[in-house]
Amino acid sequence: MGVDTEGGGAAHGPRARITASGPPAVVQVLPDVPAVDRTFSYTVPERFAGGVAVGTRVRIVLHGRRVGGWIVAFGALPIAEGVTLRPLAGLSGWGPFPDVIELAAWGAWRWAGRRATFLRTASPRHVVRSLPEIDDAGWPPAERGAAPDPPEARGRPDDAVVDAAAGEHRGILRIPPCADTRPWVEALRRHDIRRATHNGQRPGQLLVLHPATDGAAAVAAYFRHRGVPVGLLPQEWDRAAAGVPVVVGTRVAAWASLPWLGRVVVLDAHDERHREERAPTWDGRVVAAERAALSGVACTLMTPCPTVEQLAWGELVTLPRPAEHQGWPVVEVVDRRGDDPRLGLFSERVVTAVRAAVAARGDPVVCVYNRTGAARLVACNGCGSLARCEVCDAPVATARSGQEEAEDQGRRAVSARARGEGRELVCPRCGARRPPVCASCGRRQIRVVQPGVGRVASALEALAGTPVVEIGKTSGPLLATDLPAGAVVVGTEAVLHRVHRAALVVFVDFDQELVAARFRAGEQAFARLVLAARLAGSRRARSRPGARPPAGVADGRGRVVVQTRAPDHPVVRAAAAADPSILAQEDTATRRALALPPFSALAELSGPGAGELASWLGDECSPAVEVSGSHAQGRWLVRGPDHATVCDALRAAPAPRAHVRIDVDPTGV
DNA sequence: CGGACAAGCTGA
DNA sequence: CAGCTTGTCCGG
Repeated sequence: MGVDTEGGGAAHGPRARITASGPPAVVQVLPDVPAVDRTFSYTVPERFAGGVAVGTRVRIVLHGRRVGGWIVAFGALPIAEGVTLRPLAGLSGWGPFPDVIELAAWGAWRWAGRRATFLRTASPRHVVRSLPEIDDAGWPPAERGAAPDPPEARGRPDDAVVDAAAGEHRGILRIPPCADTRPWVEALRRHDIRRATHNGQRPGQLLVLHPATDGAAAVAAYFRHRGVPVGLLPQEWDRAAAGVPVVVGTRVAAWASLPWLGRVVVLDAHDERHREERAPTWDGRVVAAERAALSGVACTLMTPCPTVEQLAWGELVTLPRPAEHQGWPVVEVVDRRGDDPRLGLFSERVVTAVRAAVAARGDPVVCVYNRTGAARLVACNGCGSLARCEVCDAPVATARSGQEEAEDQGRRAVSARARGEGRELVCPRCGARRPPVCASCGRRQIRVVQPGVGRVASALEALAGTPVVEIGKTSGPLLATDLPAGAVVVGTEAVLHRVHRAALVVFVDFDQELVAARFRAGEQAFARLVLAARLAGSRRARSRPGARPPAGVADGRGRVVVQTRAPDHPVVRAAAAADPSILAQEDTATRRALALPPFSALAELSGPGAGELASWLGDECSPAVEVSGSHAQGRWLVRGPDHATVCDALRAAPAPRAHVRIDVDPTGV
């Protein structure tokens, strides 16, 4: 076929183009209609001959209507008799490069979705008729020689650690929460440039993913200030496609079209915002790793707290222990097992700390309180320990019948029930049941601990002697600078995303974070501690009075206080010791024992057609996959030994009559 | 997805 | 049996 690559090297050309042997007479087009997940042949009119390539966005007439589409291949496929090919109706502009088209097909398999959904994400937001000019060094001529005036680098990366991380094909660089990651990304880029120059090659493009839009913009700004041409996705799709040396964006950037990819770096790789919530529930981290592997380049994850799945995927590179420890604030654990629950929400230690911080009239005090009202923690009346599951160590709840639920709805709960006496304990995670006996001291007096809802703000106001600002997900954007000195702020974990620095972060009831039945609850709780750590700043910054932290990094005068009845929980121990391995080891063991990811692969089915699909999988794919129907009403969980098995089974299944939502790698299980 | 066409329901 | 709704099929 008359296809060749133009520019670039043999392996990475800007895209397939047509050679002298002529344009294709027929092309395969995938319509931009997700429901129609198949290609159709179209002839190429003479006037379009120069503009067709694999990936080009086109207009076609399909079934009597004009729709968009992508050229996904050249040449004709056998077609049914009597069908005459229609010509392409129009050429719209540049679309995803051929390797991204293949990646979209892989994604459709991996997340049981449709190719068109991924190709939409991979396509430019607006029509791109031509790409900007870029010279051999990756510079748009207009920006060539733009005076780089890089701000002073802070927290200079450790060369040995950079080299170790850069050398891993699948690397996980564990970097403490208060470190500015951007100099580390730059150090990796410099490493790659040195190596390419040494080998007489052109350095590849660096693709950087950040979980949040503002974070991605900050990374782009960092490189721009250093005079490095950047493409910020999705707006600067064309610059990325033209070959600028650094391409930055949120998870959608994982689908960027890049002529010469050199390395992928995923920042805050633990952050669940890398995952798309709507089905198909694709994950930028997984796409990044896959395309790096396909291109034969390295993928580096950077995070303070690698997930169990990530640790199973790649090689962990850590800072020397003292350096990592220095990158955390002081995390103080307040053991509330000995406190009478009637004492209130705040321990004496927290009261003292809040009053001191307010009196200092500096950065705000942030109190995190999760109003997960449905959660019912159970603690021992004797020793105060939180009751945990003997099998999987999750905090357990008291068993309750449907009738009791109904009674509670009618507000006729009896005091004996509130005390939880004599009731069996049931694990919300693995379903194990046991009698209500304290595992620590053997006493039979078990009590339900459920702190007052909505009391936090007023209680806090009373003890701090100052007005308290309540922050929810709905109230407008808030910066630390908008708050008066010595302000006190209370809210759910959303508050951690909204305030940027704090003198003190208090987790009023950290057990609310730990109790969740989801198997990722520990990692999620730890991620919240990481956010809190960033507001407080590192202890290193604290130890150097007068030293200014880099922009966006708190000055390290803060501390994090965690109130808990489970001070021995691995999440709490890991944070207090600034050592994420403590949690990772425990979580890995639990996941292995329960055959949870990464020791299996899961998919959750819901929606009207879910039952039909679930029963087909149960009938036809057992025992390769196991389908549990009673997961919850209208929800089925599919489990297999690995993704290949689960995804193959989902692909083989006939499309159910009614709609099904397929949530591969569900987070709510 | 959404147009085409077939099969089913209603009312005079 | 026209006129309309509902369901199933299929696209080059």
